[in-house]
Amino acid sequence: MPDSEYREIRKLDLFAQMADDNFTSLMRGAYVQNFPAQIELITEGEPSDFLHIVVSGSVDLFSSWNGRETSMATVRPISTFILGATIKEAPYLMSARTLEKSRIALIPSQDVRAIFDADGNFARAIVTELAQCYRSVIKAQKDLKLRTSLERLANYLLRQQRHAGGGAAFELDFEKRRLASVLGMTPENLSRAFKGLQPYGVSVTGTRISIDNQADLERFAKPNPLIDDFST
Amino acid sequence: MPDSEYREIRKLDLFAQMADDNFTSLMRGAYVQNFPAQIELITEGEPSDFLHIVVSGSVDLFSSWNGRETSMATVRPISTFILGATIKEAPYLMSARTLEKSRIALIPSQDVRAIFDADGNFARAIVTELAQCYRSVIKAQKDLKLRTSLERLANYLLRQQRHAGGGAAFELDFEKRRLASVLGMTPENLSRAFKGLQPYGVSVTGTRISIDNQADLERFAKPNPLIDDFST
DNA sequence: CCGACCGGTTGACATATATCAATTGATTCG
DNA sequence: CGAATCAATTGATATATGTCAACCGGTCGG
Repeated sequence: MPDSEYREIRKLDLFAQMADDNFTSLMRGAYVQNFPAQIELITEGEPSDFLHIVVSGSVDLFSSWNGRETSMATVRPISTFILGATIKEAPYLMSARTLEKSRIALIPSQDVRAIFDADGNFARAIVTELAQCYRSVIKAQKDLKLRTSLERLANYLLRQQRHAGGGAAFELDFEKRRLASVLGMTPENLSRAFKGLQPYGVSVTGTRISIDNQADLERFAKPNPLIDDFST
Repeated sequence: MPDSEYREIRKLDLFAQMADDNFTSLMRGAYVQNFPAQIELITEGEPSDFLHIVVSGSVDLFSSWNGRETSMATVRPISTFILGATIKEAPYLMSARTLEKSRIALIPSQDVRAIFDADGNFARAIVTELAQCYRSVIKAQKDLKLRTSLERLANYLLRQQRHAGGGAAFELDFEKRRLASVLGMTPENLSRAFKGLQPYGVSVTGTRISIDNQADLERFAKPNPLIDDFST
C-alpha cells in the first residue's frame, strides 16, 4: 500500500486515535485492490469476512428482494462500509458494487474484532462510528416515512447544495436513476418531481441544479436537523 | 431498586459480562420510576441525558415532522432504548411514550460512557447491541422500500406468529392503529390489507389472528432472513 | 457518418395508498 | 342504564406513485 494511502486511512476517525502498533498490525493483514466500475464487491447474505474501506471511487450499497432492487446508500472516500456485519460476525444485509473505477481496502473482520479488544481508543472509535451509522439510518427511515417523494427530493437538494458549498447552483453527484432509487421512487417520478419543484424556484439542466429561490424552497421543504443533518 | 429487578437488568446482554464493581456503580446512579400510560418520556431533539431501560410495560418510539407522526418501533421488557444518542452524546432522534403503565430505569449517559472506557466487556456488549440496533433499522428500511403494504403486513404476521410460538392462531401485541403506523400505512389501509390477505388464509377477529393456510401465506409473503429475522 | 444503445423525459394509464365521512361496536363513566 | 368516547371498519373519492410505451438526445464504436 502506498504511503499516502496508509496515512489517509490512518486519519479516518475510526483509526486516528489507536496505538501505532495496533494500526500497523491491522494494516498488515489488509489488502488494497483496484476494481473497475460495476463490479459486485459483496453480496447480501454472505458472511462478512472483511471490513471494507473506499479509498477512491465510489460504491453503491443496495439490496434486493423478490426481483426488486433498491439503493440504500452511496459510500464515498474515505469511509468504511458494512461495519455492522463485521462486528456482529453476521451476514451482510446489503450488496455493494463499484459505481466507477475504485480502490478498496479490505481488512479481515477477525483482525478488527481482535484489535477492538486490545485497543480502547479503537473500541471507542468503532462505537462512535456505529452509532453514527445507526443514527443515519434512523434519519433515512424518518425521511421515508414522514415525507412525500417531492419533499424528500426538495430536502435532498438542500442537503446536496449545502454539501457542495452552499451556492445557488451545484451538481448532482449521482446518476438520476440511482438518486431515484435512493429517494425511494422511480426514475419517471423523479423526473416529474423535478418539474414539481419548479414553482419553488428549482431549475435543472442535466446534472446541474440551480436553486433560484432559496427561501421558497426551504419553506416548502422544511428541512429539519433531526432528519437532514448528517453530522449529529 | 428491588433485588429481582436488579438481577433482571444484570442479565441483559448489555450488562451480563461486565465486572461487578462497574455494574454496581452504574446502578448506583440509576433511577427506577413507574410511569402511567401515555406519558411522554423523552422528546426528539432533546439532549440524551439518560440511557433508558424498560423493566416492565412497553414504550413506543415515534417521530414527528411537519404535523405528521410515525411509530418507529416498540420497546418491550427488558431492553434499552436510545443507546445511539447516549453514545454519541447527541440529541434524541425519536420521542418515546409509555403505551401502558411501565417501569423504566434511567442510567445517566455520562456514567455509561465512563464505564465503557473502564470495562472491556461492557464496551464489547455495547458494540454488539449497537450493531444489532443498526442492523434492525436497515432491515426495517429494506422492508419499507422493497415491499408493498400488503407484503409488509403478511411478513409481519409471520414474524409475530413465530414470536408467539408458531401456532396457527395468535394475538397481535399492538393496537391496530399503531401497527398501521409501524408498517407505514393508515389504519384504514391496514383494515383493507387484512381483507386483502383473506385469500391467503388469514382471518382476523379483533386482535386474534389465525393463519389457516401457512404455505399459501408464505408463498405470498416470501419471508427472507435478511429482512425478517430479528436475531441476526 | 451512421446506427445502436442508453439515460432521461413525457404522456397515458393503472394501481396503491391516503383522505374524508359515516357507521359500527366495544368500553368507560357519570 | 344511557351518553360519550374511541378504535375499527366501510364506502366513496382524491391523490400519489408506479408501469408501460414512445420518444429524445447524447455517446460510442464500427
